Amino acid sequence: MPTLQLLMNENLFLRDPQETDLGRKIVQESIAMIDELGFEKFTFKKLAARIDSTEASIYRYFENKHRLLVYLIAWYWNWLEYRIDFGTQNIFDPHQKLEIALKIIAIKKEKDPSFPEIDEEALYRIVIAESDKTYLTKQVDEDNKEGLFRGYKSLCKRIAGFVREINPDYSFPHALISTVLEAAHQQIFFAQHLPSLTELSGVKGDRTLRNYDFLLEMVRKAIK
Amino acid sequence: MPTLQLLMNENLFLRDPQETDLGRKIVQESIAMIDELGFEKFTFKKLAARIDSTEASIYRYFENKHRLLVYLIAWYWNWLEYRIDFGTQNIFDPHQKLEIALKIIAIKKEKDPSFPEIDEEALYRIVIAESDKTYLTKQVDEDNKEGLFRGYKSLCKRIAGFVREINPDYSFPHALISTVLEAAHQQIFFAQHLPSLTELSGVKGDRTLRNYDFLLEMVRKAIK
DNA sequence: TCACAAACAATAGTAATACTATCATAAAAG
DNA sequence: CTTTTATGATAGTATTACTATTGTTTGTGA
Repeated sequence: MPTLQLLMNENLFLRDPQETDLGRKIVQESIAMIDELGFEKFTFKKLAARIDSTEASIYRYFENKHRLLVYLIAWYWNWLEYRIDFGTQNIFDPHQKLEIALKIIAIKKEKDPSFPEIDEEALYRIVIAESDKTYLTKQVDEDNKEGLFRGYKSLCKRIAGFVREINPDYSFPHALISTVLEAAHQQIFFAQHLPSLTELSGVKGDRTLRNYDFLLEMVRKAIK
Repeated sequence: MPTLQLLMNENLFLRDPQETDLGRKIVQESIAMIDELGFEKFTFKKLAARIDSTEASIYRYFENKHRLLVYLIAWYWNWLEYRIDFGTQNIFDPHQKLEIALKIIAIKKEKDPSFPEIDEEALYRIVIAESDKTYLTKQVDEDNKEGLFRGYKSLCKRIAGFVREINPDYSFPHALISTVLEAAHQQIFFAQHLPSLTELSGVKGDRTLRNYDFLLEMVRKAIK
C-alpha cells in the first residue's frame, strides 16, 4: 500500500508540517497530547518538551494552538472525504453511495496504513471531544474567509449531493447532512459522558454500529 | 405578571447569585459581556471592572468562569422547560405537545417579563455560540456527577416522552431529541457563519421559523 | 446598645499561559 | 565555499486564573 499525503489548505499552517521531520513530529505528538490532556490543557510548551524541541520552533509551523487544532480536524475531514471518494468509485446508485458515506462517517475509525504518521483512532477521539471548538470562536468569520473550514464544507456538500440525487425535491439536504455530521460524534460523546441523552449508551460492544443505524434511518426517512 | 425565580442546582454556584444585588449584577452583566467578547476573552477581572467590584468578590459566587457559563446555560434550559410545561398545560394530544416544545426550542427568543433581570435574547446568542463548551471538557464526568447538566437532561427526557407517546416503538427517542436540541442552535450558527452548511442561510427574515420547519419535519418523519 | 458576624472592597502575590524577540549554530543549497 | 534555511537556546512580557490577607461597612440578635 502506497503512502499518501492529503493536500491541506496553505492557510492552515505557516510552514508545511508534512515536509519536515520536526513538522511531522509536531503533528504526530500533538495528536497524542491533545487526546490525553484535552485541548485546553495542551500547550506548545508541553509539546516542545515532549518532542525535545522548543516553543519557538513550533510557532514557526503553527500560528497558535488553535490553528494546530483546526489543522488536525481539517486533516480528518479531508481524510473522510478521500475515503468516501474511494469507497464510492464505480457505484452509481445514490442510495448505496449515501450508505457508504454514512458508514465511513459514523463507524469507529481504525488505523489507515496509507497514512503511517497519523494515529486515526486518537484523532477520532479528538474530533469527538474538540472539533466543535474549531469554529465556535469569535474569529470564525475571518478563519472561514481564509478557507480553514473548506474540508468540512466540501464533505457536507458531497454527501448532500447524494441526497439530492435520491430526492431532488427535498428542501434541506445540507442542513440535514450537517446535522448528521455533528450528531455522528455528539451521540458518541453523550453515550460516554451524558448517557441519559441517547439510547446508544445501553449498547454493549461497538456503539458506532448502532449510531450508524440511527443516523441512516433518520436520513432515509427525512428525504423520503 | 409576577416575577419568578427558577430553582437552580446548588452545585452551580458557591453563593446563590439570585439572592443578592451583587449576585444579580454578576449574572446580568456577565451575560452582556460573554455575548460581546465571547467566552474565551471574558474574564472575571473585566467583569469586576464593569460592575465596580473586585475579582475576589465574584469568586465568592462562582468557582470559576466555566462554572458561571454552566450556570447561565443551565438557567436557559430550565427556562425552556418551564415554558414547555406552561405551554403544554391542558393539552393531551402528544403531536401538539411535540409541536409546542419544538417551537419553544427553535424559535428566536424574546424578553420574558417574568424574569426582568435576564436578557434572554443575549442569552440565546450565548447558547448558540458557547453552550457546547459547558460539557466539552475533560471534567465533564465530575461536573455531571454534581448534577450540573440536570436541566439539559431533564428537557431532553421531557420531549422524548412526547415522542414515546406518539410512537412507543421508536428506538431512539432520546438520541433524536438530543440531536434536535443541538441542531436547533447549530443550524442558526451555520447560517450566520458557515452558510454553505445549511439552507437556512438563504432565508430572508427570521431564520428560526424555517429552522423549526426543518426540525419538526425531521422528527415527525423519523418517528412515523 | 453593644458585639459580632457576614458581605464586600482593596490590595498583593503566584504560577502558568500565550506569545515575541534575539542570537547562535548546524546543515543543506547554490 | 559562502549563504540561506531550519532549528535550538534563552530571555522577556502581558495576561490569565486564581489565592490570601486585611480592612470596612452593614445588618442582626442578645
